[in-house]
Amino acid sequence: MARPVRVKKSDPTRALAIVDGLEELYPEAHCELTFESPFQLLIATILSAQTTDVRVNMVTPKLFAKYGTPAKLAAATNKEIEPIIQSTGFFRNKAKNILGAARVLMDDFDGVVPRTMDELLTLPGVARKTANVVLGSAYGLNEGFVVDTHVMRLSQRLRFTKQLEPVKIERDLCELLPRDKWTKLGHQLIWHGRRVCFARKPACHECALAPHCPSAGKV
DNA sequence: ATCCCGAGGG
DNA sequence: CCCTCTGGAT
Repeated sequence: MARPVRVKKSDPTRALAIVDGLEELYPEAHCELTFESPFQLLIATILSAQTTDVRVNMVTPKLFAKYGTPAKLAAATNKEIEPIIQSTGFFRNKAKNILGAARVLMDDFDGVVPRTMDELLTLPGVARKTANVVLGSAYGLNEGFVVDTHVMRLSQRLRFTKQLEPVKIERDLCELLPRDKWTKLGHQLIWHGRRVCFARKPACHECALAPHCPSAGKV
C-alpha cells in the first residue's frame, strides 16, 4: 500500500522571504578563505575542518609559497607540511589528506582540480561539503549546497529542514531553494551564522530574519 | 566547557 | 548512528 499523503514541505513562500532578506543583509557574501586557484581553494577547504577560516588564512600563505601547485605539494613530505599547518588542528590527518589529494590530482586528473562531484569525492579528505565549496566558489557551479556547521544550524532553526544528517539537509535545501542561488545562499547563511545566529546565544533581538523564523526567541 | 565553512572509519 | 583526530578562541 502506498503511503497516501505527503507531508507538506517547508513553506516555500516563507523560504523565499528569507532568501530576499539574506540578499538585503549580505549582498556581498562570499568565500572568506584566501586562494589564487581552484587547487588552493581545495587545499584551504580541507584545512578548514573544525577551525576558523581566519586560522586557515594564517597558514596558507606560507604553505602556498612553497607548495602552491599540485605538482609541488605532491612531492612534499608529511614532515615538511605538518609544522606549517599545525595550528589548524587535526594536522596529521590534514597533512596526509592534502598530500594524498595532490597525488591523486597528479595521478588521475593531470594536475587539474576536477569539476564534478563524483570526481572530487575520489580525493582523500574531500566529502560533499568540501566538494561543494570548490564547485561553487572556484568554478561558479551550483551543483549542490554547502552544508557546514552554520548552514546546518540555521537550516534547522529556520525550519528549512528537520533532518539532522548533512546529506539529507542538503537534499531538502536543494528542493526548497532556487538553484541559481545555492552558492550565494550558502555564503549568506554562513555570514549570518557568524554575525547574528550564533550557535550558543543567537541574537534574535537584532535579527532581521526573526519575523520569518520559527525559532526566534526560542533557542 | 563549547565552538569553529569535516572526514573517515567502526 | 557513533567515535576519533586536533588546536585555538571565547
